[in-house]
Amino acid sequence: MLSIGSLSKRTGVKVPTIRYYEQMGLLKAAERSEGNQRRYERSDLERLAFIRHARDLGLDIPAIRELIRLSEHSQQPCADADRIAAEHLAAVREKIVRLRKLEQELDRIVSHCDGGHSIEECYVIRALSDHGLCESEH
Amino acid sequence: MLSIGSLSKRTGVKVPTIRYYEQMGLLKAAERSEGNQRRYERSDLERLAFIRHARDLGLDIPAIRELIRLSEHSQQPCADADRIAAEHLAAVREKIVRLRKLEQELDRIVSHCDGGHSIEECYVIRALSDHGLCESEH
DNA sequence: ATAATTCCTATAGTCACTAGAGCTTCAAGA
DNA sequence: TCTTGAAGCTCTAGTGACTATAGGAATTAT
Repeated sequence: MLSIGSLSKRTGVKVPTIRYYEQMGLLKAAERSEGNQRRYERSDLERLAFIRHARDLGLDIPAIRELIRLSEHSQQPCADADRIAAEHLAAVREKIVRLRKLEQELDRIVSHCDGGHSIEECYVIRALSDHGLCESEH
Repeated sequence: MLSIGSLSKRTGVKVPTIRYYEQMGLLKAAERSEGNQRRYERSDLERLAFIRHARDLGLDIPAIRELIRLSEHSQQPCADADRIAAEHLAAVREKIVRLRKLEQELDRIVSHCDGGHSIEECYVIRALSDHGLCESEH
C-alpha cells in the first residue's frame, strides 16, 4: 500500500493533481488509513500511469474518462476508443497548421526589423497596426 | 462617436471582450454618454484593431500592454518591440515542435488500430497503458 | 408612447491544475 | 515513550482570456 506521496514519486504526478483526478472521477476514491490518509495499490498506480500518459498526449479529462470507461469493457469493440484518438489527432493537426501560419507571419514581421530603428519606423509596431501588411490570414 | 456595439461590429471583437480589455488596461477608459454608456472615437478603433491583431498572432495581454506602451514613445529605439516579437516567435516554434512529436505518436497509435477489434486487443488502449510502446519521449 | 434593442455593473463559470491556510497524522530518532 | 518534522487532510482561491448570466437602465425604432 502506497501513500499519496509515494504514488506521486513513482508516477511523476504531483500530489494535489492526484487528489484532483480523484475529484474529477478519473481515479476511484482511494481506501483510507485509520487516520484518514489515502492508501493506494498497484492497480491505482497503473491507472494513474494511464491517465498521465493520456494527458501527456494532450487528451482532455472527459476524453480520458471515456477511455477509462471503455477500457473496463474488454469485450466491446474498440471503435469508440479509436475514434477518440483519431479526433484528437485531427485536432492536433489543425493546431499545427494554425501555428505554422502564425510562425510565418511572425517570422516575416521580425525579420523586417533589426531592432535598430525608432519605434516610429518599427516594422513590428507598424505590422500590428496595419493588418494590410500581412501576407496571409491568421 | 461609436457605441460599444458598433465598435464591436467594426472590429469583430465581442462587446464583453472590449470591456475586458478596458479593465485590463489595454484600452483607456472610454468617454461616456449622458446615460453612462461608452462612446468611442477613431483612435480607439485603431487601438482595438492593434490589440486584436496582436491577439490573433498569439501575444498575451502583458506583452500587448508593453507594445502599446512602447508605441507611445515614437522616438525610442524599437529593440524592445523586436525582442517581444522574437521571443513570441521562439515560443511558437517550440509549441510546433512539441505538437509534431504528439502528432507522430498519435498517428502511430491510431494507425495501429482499425477499430475492428475488442477493447482487450485495442492498440489505443494498450499504448496508453504501456508507455514502453512509445517510440519517442513526449 | 411604447416596444425592442442595446447598454450598464457585478458575479460566476470555463480548463487543468497550483498555491495557501490551518489543522491532523505518521515515521524516525533520542 | 516522547518529540519533532515531514507529509497528509480539507477547503478556498488564483491562473488566462475570456464568456455567460442576472437584473436593471438607456437608447432607438415604430
